[in-house]
Amino acid sequence: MKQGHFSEVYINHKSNHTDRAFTYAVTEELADKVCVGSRVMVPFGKSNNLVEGYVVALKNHADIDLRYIKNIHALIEDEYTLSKELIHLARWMQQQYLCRFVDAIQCILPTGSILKKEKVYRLEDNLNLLSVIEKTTERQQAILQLLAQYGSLSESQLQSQVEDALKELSKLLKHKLIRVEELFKKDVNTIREKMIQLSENKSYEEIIKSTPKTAVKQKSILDYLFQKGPTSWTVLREAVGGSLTTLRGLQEKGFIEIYETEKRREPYKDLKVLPSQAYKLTREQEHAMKEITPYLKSQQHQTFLLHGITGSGKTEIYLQLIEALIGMGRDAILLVPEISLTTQMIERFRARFGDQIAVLHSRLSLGERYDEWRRIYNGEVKIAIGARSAIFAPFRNLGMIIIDEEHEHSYKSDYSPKYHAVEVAEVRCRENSALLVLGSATPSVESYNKALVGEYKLIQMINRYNSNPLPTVSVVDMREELQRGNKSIFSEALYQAIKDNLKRKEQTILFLNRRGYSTFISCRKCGFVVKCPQCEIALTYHKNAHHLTCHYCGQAQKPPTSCMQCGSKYIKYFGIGTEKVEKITKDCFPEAVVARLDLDTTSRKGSMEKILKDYAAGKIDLLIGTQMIAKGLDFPNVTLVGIIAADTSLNLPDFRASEKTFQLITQVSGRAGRGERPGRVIVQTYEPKHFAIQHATKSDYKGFYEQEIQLRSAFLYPPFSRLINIIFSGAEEGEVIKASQEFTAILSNSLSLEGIEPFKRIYGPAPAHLSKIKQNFRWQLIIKSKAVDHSRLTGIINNIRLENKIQDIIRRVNISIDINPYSML
DNA sequence: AGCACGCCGACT
DNA sequence: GTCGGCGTGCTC
Ligand SMILES: [Zn+2]
Ligand SMILES: [Zn+2]
Repeated sequence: MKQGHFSEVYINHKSNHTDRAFTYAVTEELADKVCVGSRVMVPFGKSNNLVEGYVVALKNHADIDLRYIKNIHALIEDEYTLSKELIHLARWMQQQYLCRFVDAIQCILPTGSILKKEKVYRLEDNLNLLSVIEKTTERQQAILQLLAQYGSLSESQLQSQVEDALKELSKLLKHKLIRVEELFKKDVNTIREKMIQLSENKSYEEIIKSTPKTAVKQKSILDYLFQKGPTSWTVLREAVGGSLTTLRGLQEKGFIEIYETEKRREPYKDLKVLPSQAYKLTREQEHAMKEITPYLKSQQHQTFLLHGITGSGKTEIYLQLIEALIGMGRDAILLVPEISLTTQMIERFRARFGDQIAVLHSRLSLGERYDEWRRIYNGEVKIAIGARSAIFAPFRNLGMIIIDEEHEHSYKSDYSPKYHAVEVAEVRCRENSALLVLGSATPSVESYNKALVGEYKLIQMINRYNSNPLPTVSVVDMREELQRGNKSIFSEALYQAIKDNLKRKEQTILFLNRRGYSTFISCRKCGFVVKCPQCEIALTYHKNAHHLTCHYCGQAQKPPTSCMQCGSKYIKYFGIGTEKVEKITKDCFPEAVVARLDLDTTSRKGSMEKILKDYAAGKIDLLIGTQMIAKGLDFPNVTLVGIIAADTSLNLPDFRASEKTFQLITQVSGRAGRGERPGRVIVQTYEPKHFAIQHATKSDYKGFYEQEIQLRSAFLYPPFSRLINIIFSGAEEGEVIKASQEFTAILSNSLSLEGIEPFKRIYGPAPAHLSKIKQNFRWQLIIKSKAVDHSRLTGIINNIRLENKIQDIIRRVNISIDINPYSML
């Protein structure tokens, strides 16, 4: 094989067939510019159309015949080169999560920065519209008319105006009536801003002297610029007025200079904070710092599990660790589990670190995300704060990743690639010799296990930093309440506690993890349950909207007045959601001001902030909410938390059900007694003896862990096995079933060939827990394997997925593979 | 993904 | 005969 410069390039095509590296030659003039991570334009396919590609390796020989090798056409220079580290990360994701390389790249690059092809059409030169009118159809004439009118139009613009535009366009092209041009565009762009400053060649006095006394506007502009220095046109116009003509006049006289700069969009610009200093640490906090800082200095990779109860002061540790880190010239990423929690984190970090912080999460606009990404890339900031996607922040000198509330399921991506931020963090930290700090009051069983076996370093903090006592927790057995004839949603104890709390003018939080009014409605006579026509799930009744709503597809319909099956008029509403809790609470405690915080009351922008603000100001006595109120809320006057039903998630057929329940109770309990006065928590349940509930009420994580790990061990669930969850979905149930069965058959066969023990370790295929969503039937296959077999197993699954044999069967069936799923549902 | 090639049925 | 439908296969 001949020597020379060659590169391995992945093409930006979302197809399994092109998910591999292609060899391209690097020409002399590009040789010293192209590197691993370069974004390039390459010719691809028979047409040699240009496509964006990513260089993943460079080498000086080619493995295939030179005849087949094309040159890299160009380097995308105005864009950003990915670091070698991020390229490696993408390849790791491709292997680990069985996704395409470009899917991983799409996680890593800011959305909208990948070049898209756009076809722009215009009339062929010297075309006489009248002369062709006889040879063309009505639709074709419409296209020609539009092109004549606008000069040029993009394919998408034409498609929206003319039916079957694609077909007609290709005919017009063939007859040489129009021509086409291909452009490459990003969805997102930089904002340019006009800046004005006084000329540097002339003194201010000189300028003023030669300005006529009557030119008041000119004088005030010059005066403003003299005082404030370079100013953007937007600000200047706002401040002193004037027109562009005035400005041009001044420019021509050589008094001012006009130039353009790039303007960065600034999310959270209005969040103003007062600077703060490092707090004095408690002994526990100091101990934690002492454990971690040596590793900071020696620059070796290590993961820490910071297990500290709510209010033990984990955030202050994050702050001081990062302070030490950026003192050494390295950068940090801090993840929070929910976008809504970024605001308070940013406040605390800005107070300490000023503008060295960038924010990354999916609720920023495309432009904001792009600009924040580039501030990180260009080294303008040292810290990135955000939700899951911030894990890909393109720092070049990453020294630490902190993941707060490490156990939260939101760190697992819902869509492909279904990556877990903690897993990605592990890989990034290892490659960067960086520290990974996982913080949690209720660690995931897997993480705690890793800490116990020494893979992570465990750091415990068991006291609150302000040494306020933990809230007292009591459990109420709702079966006993029922026996005593209390059918209300409030147990005697909770009712009394709310009453007392209202009297004392202290605030209360009521928690129920279910929104809506009634969970389902059903016929008394025949038992018929009203289900969503598109999904295999009962509809929830929302009283306010007077609708039955599907929480999976959003479909809403009027509640029926008679049974749809037998016509009976006796329809009963079952189950309680937050809306109903609100109604009952208002009825029971008419003197109280009650508010509700769930998806339904916070759909409008700013409504959540308003409710929380009113609650903080004491305008609300009683706040009812779902998951949303479980995290991050810090209101000192809340002294009572009532958990309406602690067992909603306890009996789901899932290995993580107990863990979730324990975490939720602990988290919600943590909202009580954060101020001076002691807090109280009342947990209502039908299973008061369940160990998750028992240990949660005693704030005994260790006790919970020890019992749970026994179960995980006995039933071979993580951390004692690795799970893979494969969902087959499609509109035709028969095809879905066939695909899942075929897949399973091939898999079992391969497993025995490979000598991987499938004994009792393949579950299904069977209908998924949600067997139909949005008209799509869902079947599921769960594979449990030994950790040592895991990578071989994913390899086998990947082969089956790509095999031609299965392609024929699954043409219309979607296969979604979840490696290390958070749950089995 | 995006394109060319090739094989069929309906049309000048 | 030929135009144009889509199923099939390949891309350094
Ligand atoms: Zn009925
Ligand atoms: Zn539905």
